[in-house]
Amino acid sequence: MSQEQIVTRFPPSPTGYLHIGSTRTALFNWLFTRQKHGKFILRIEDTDRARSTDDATQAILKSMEWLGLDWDEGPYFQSERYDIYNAMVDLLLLTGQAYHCHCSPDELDQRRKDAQARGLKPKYDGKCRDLGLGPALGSVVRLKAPASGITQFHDIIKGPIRFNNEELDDLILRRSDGSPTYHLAVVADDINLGINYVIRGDDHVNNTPRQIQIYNAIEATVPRYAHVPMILGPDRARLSKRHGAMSVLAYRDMGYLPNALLNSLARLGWSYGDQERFTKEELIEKFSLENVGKSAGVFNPEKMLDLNAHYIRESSDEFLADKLIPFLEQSGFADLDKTMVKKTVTTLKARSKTLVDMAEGAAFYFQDDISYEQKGDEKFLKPDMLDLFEQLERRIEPISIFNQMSLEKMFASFMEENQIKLKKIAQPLRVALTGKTASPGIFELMEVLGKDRVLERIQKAVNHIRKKS
RNA sequence: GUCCCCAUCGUCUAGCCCGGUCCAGGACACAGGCCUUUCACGCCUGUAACAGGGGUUCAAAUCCCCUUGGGGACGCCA
Repeated sequence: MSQEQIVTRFPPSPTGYLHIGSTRTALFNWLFTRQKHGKFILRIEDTDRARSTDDATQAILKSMEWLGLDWDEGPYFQSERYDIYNAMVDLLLLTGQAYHCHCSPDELDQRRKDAQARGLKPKYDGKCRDLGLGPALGSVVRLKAPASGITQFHDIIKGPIRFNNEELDDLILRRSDGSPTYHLAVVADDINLGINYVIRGDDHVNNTPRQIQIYNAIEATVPRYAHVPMILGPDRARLSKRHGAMSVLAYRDMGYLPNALLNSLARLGWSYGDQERFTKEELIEKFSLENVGKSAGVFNPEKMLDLNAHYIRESSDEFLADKLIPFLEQSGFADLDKTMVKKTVTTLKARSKTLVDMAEGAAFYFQDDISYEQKGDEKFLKPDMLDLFEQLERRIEPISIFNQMSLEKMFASFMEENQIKLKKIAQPLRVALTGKTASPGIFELMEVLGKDRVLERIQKAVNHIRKKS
């Protein structure tokens, strides 16, 4: 049997960066489409020329690319498709489904305020609806919407939703400057591109009946709708810039892995039993609009951080080294040897929640001259360590195979001879080698650092202690 | 204000459609413990929720109604 191919779209407007909310909408569209082997279209809604920027467009494309949300068609730019919109408005005008309205913005504003003051819905009162006016300077084109009856649809996520047509008014289709409005452009494009599933944010529920009225006016097939719940800030208010770093690219810069973001976003509003972690392939396989919840949710950054830490631990050293290098370079380290970076990754994986963490944790490996944390310096680099450090130098000197195993062996006899526990020497040595009191295991770190640097740093600590006392 | 949508631990959620197996399960966070050369990882344990009120029923987190609370929309923005 031949089934209609599913066609979806993601239509961001380039008036700002791609944030968590729109990204999740894009993700849901993408997952749904990939699962159904459909076609996913990217469309840039830039009809608001004043607020749209090329930078924003680039940031959106870059974000999608970083997340691996690829599209099959587009990007289409609405600013380049005015012919399509004009044709539809003209058709509507021709068939008497639309009319010219001469009311000025000031008048409308005033009447809206009056209506609201009287406790009425601030909608257009239909003044020009039956006047049979022609086009004029400053006039707009409005849809002649049904004055009574109901407009309803079955939302895949929310179920049946209905509106009384009395609640809706004659929305503007074409502005006085000739440009199409959002509603008209969306419907014209969705029809033109063959979109049959519209998956978008909850905030569009109220727009849906208006758009359905346009579909009805030109007798086009209405798509299936799925309205996904909004994402709220911690204060339960709509997500906005004031809630912190919302740009997807900002998360990239904070050292998050794309999968952590994707997984985290997928689980906000959607669930699959008790499962928390999903690979991209699993998401495609298991995602379903039916399992998307109905209520708005608060984005939980801590959970995403945990997920990120998890993905870091699970990733290969090779993969992480590639990802880490740019962060190290940003910290000022140049000419990095990837083999060396990979070794440091091995020791840092379990203790890094982000790539930024990891770069910070790795710094001591690459610095030519480390500095001591004050606390560690005071507590551990004391005169009573001088003898032990010097003994260590003498014992390290002759080691030819400088690795964890040989070091552990050497330390065992060293501790026995001096009648001390590892504890006694480990922390001071850690400060001497890394400058810090927290670091990877002492033996693994020594191996990665290499014999020369270890000796050099112990000597530096010895000199430092002498100078202090 | 009017209309639309929603309501389980602090947060994300399972369970709700098809009432009993739920004195409500998982995850993050938090607290305690174990492991341990530090920090982590890992493992174990704990704190913590069916918004309120009415119905229906032998039985309601699950069905119905109301209230309250939250969100959204009401633009020549998208």
